Amino acid sequence: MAKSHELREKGLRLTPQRELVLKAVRELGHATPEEVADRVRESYPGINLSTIYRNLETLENVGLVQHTHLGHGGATYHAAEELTHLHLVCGTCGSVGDAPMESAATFVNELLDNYGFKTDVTHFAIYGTCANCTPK
Amino acid sequence: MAKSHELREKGLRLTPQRELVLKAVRELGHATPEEVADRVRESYPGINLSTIYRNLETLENVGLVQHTHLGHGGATYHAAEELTHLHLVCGTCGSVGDAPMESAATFVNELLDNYGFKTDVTHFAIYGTCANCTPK
DNA sequence: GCTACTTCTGCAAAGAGTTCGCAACTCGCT
DNA sequence: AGCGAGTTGCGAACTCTTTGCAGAAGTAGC
Repeated sequence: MAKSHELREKGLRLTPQRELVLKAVRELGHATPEEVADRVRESYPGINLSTIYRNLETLENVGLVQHTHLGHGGATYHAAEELTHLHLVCGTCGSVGDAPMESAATFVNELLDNYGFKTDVTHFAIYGTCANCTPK
Repeated sequence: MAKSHELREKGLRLTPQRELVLKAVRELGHATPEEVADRVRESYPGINLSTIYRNLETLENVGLVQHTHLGHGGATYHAAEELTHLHLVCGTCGSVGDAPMESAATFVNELLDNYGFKTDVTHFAIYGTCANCTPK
């Protein structure tokens, strides 16, 4: 078989729902469960929300996706391979921007040196006001 | 009157519930609505959760408290005057540590220079693993 | 100190988002 | 093809938060 199913390699079954959830997360970059559901429904209308939640959880367990807290209350999911950037959430317009991890390198090192705290900068959003919303 | 009620100065009525909510937030440092409720109930057992929520919202509107997203889903409230530090949330043990804002100064400046993004570091937690949970 | 006005509280119900139990289904091994 | 385990769908349950309303309490004026 040419396709070495990454899902199967993780010990998971290869169901259309599962594949679509993973695909949706990858395509969307970052998305709430609800957004993932909408995307999946485009090609698989009957999918149930519970299935989305369960698959996100499962995929997270095997390390293919990860969740972050971007906004108010809801978790946001990412494909694991995209976790190379920070999330800049604008409190005014709600947009989510990206910045490379290196921006935070010195910050992370400082926290590690001074507090022994190993920061995972990608897990939470950086909150503030984006360029567009900042009055010049 | 010696007591220049800060609440009244903001145009709010001075109710025992309101005062206790504010006091609880100040004493707790950072607390979820539920924790605030528990604290308030120590001296005012009958207080209703809605009242907590409404007061937190009201106090936030007048700038006496502020909320942050520390963990999974729930908002966490702070007294405004305590917003001088970052929150280091440990993903392993769940503890919340503090670090002075200055730690993030260069980071903040970099984001501002490169992306025009004005960071409010206090609003979201910094996620990672604390010294205690890091295997030596 | 009393009255009237307005805000605030308590209660209960409504909502949003997420999780759980269970029966039916289907994926993958043999 | 047949079997067993992992998955899905569905509905109900749950948690957290918000809302409407009536009664209670705080504040200002008299």
